Amino acid sequence: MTKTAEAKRKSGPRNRRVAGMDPDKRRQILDGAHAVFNAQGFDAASMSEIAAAAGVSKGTLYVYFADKEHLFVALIEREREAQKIGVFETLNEDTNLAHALAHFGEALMRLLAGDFAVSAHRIVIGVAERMPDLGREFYERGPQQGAHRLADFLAAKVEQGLLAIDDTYLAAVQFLDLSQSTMLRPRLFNAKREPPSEDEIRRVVASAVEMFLARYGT
Amino acid sequence: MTKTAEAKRKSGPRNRRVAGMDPDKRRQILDGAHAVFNAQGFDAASMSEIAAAAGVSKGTLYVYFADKEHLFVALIEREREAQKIGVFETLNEDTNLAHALAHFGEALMRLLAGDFAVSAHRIVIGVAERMPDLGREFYERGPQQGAHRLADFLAAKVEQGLLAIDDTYLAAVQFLDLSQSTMLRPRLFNAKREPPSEDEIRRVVASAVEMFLARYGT
Amino acid sequence: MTKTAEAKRKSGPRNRRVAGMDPDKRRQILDGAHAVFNAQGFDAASMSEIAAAAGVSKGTLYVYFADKEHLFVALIEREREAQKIGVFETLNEDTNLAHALAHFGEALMRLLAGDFAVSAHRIVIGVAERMPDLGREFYERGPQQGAHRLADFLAAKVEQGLLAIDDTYLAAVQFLDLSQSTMLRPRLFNAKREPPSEDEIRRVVASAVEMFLARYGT
Amino acid sequence: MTKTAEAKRKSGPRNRRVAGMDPDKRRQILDGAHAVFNAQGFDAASMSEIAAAAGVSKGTLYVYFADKEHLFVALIEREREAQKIGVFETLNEDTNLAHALAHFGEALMRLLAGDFAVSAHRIVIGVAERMPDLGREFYERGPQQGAHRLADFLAAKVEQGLLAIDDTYLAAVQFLDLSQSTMLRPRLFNAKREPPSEDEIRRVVASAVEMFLARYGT
DNA sequence: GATGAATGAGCCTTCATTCAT
DNA sequence: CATGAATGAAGGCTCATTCAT
Repeated sequence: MTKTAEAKRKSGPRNRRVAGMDPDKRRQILDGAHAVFNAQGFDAASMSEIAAAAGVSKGTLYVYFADKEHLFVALIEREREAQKIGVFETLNEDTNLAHALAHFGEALMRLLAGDFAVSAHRIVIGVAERMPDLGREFYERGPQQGAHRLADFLAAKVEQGLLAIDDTYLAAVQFLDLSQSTMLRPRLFNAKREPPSEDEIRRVVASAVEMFLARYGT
Repeated sequence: MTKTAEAKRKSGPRNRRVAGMDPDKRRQILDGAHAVFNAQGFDAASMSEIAAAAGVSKGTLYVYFADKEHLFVALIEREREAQKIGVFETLNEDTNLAHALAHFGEALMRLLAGDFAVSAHRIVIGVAERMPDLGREFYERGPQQGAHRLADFLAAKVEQGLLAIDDTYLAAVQFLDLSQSTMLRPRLFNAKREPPSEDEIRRVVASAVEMFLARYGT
Repeated sequence: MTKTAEAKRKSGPRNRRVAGMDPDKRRQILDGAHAVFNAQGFDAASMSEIAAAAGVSKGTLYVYFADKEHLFVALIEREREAQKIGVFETLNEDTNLAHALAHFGEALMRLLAGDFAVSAHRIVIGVAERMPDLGREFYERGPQQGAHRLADFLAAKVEQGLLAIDDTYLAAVQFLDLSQSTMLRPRLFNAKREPPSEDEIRRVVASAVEMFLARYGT
Repeated sequence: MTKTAEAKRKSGPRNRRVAGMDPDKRRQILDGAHAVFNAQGFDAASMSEIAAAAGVSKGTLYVYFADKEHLFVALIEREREAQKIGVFETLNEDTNLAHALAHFGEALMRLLAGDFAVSAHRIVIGVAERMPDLGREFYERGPQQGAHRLADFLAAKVEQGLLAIDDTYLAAVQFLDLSQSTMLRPRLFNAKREPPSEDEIRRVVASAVEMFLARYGT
């Protein structure tokens, strides 16, 4: 167990080598893995359960994925891809800056406070100590990249004279943090079992926009 | 099935070993548990490792704690107690509101971004799915209570006419979230291995205070 | 491994837990369990020993049986089935009542005083306190049912005018108890290591028949 | 641990050697052991439970008894002594042979079908395989000796011309077996939780006497 | 002598992984 | 290729026994 996740992953494209890899079956396995990992966490999830949930044999799991960790990493990667779709588009759907930020913040919160994303975050955070590469990659390609994209948007608005921001990356993260205030943390700790209501999302994001513009608006 | 376990349980007081508990040994065990749990997470940590790290026998673990989960919960409780000490006092150390908020935010960040707190958060979040009570209690007695205490402080300032806030709890959480922007999340995902520098903390908290007062100051 | 695909398919969907159970391996495990349980008793028998005695891995035990208790119960059930075969048939093999009783009593004693049955009795009695259901079921399906079958036989003879019995169940048990006098008890306590000789069985059962007919004969 | 129970017992009067052995405390320990062993059986009983039940520390147990097995053997010996008291006296209390046998059989059954004796039998039978000496000694000093004493009584009656018996030992065991028919076996297997009623005892023993005299009476 | 905290061997059970079919 | 029976290495936990106080 001295090999890190990274080293293993780099050792070869193991799950691309075999000719007969059926993409449908791969998806099927990941679906089962998604259900079991989210419900149980990484350690408590058993390969047997995943095989059963996926409707394949345990042996087949190992045809498509080298081991439990590789299966998990592949799943996390798929989830990340699935989530980033379409949220940032809302930024440019509205010419009014306040409205654009509000719509974006609301869409993002709907996503991040949902069961799906919360489970994924919990799991990745939970294993981040033992699988630092997974944690880092998840963070960089997820939250960090999102912040950068928002920062780019803000920079454009600065350029247009609509905002006065010194550090656009910090400002982006500030907006993101404000947009989830009181909503995400209790979800992460499982202190709130239900996603926030639409009303709550609107209220919190509205307050975030107001605060953001009070500070950075021109 | 009337199994042995039942008969055994019937026989004796399981969590009433209060008699000869040596506080030093208890602390010693918790120290070992702290090291192993933080390094491995809840599931990956083994009682054998913990026993070795604590310098006691495996059996002794079970003299002091009923099982792995109780040991873990006791550890988390100790960490929480250890952390809440002295942070909120900084709020009243300065008559100048901006300075007070800044000092408080900085002290809090020094704590929350430290290895200690980050590990604790990671691990609790990681098991929150399977141990919802632990997650909820940790959240309520930790982050939520902290927010309430800050909200009370803000309410007092509102009363003094120094701030204009409608929802003081939301405002408190907003300030807390702003104070950690860009610093806590990468730590949680293990994307940043070192705690933020004093300079970074000062810079981010200063920006948080500025934003907060831009919105709620009178 | 001698098992063929055909052999596997023959086994049928007979088991509630796992589909593909190899009857040969199941028998193999039960044989190992028989040896170890009989030699050590329920508690002192370890699953490791049983696995070794059966020539399978410890894990395999749990593929075939949910836990130690289930394995033990399955073993006891098999022993019971194995024993009840063919003893009662001797009752109707002889038209002469005295001969029929004698042959039956001798056949039964050969069985009950054998190592096999004695071990089974010892172990069931030993766990009867903690596993009352097992003890009761063993008694009801074994000794009690045997007594009922003999009672039915006696009732038929009463009807034929060959016997005069008020309580046929009591009479049946009396005959069974007389047939084992001096032979079974020392075996149960392990005071006699060898099964009784054929001569001894004949002598004791003859005395039992004589006594029985002296009381109930017409 | 290669020494057998016998070897250990013979190795020396270990629990008589120490000057300060308090007989009261010894009795106290045996009382606790009685309660726990009878309720749980030999293996499931723990020394901690016994210590708690006896109101002494675990260490004290080992001052009075070398180990768990010695404690158990000492307990069984005490129980045996306690039980044999006064039952055989009933044999000579009545000049009428039928009455004498009936009173004796009833007194014996009251004893043997009681919770106390049934538990003791169960335990000894249960460990007889692993502790053959204990089983043998218990049998020889208990049931077998009882049979011999009854056989002596019967021999006297034969001499008086009141009975015609060839093998008095066999006859004695036959009477003992008849006296417990239908009553003892279900108790041993824990299929009957309550001791038999006085009526049942009288009825079964009466039938035993009748049968016995029908065969051996003159 | 009495205590009970500490020990460590050993138990039952689980599960990721392999391999013959 | 898919299968799933089989494996074996831990893991959590218990308990008879010891020993410093």
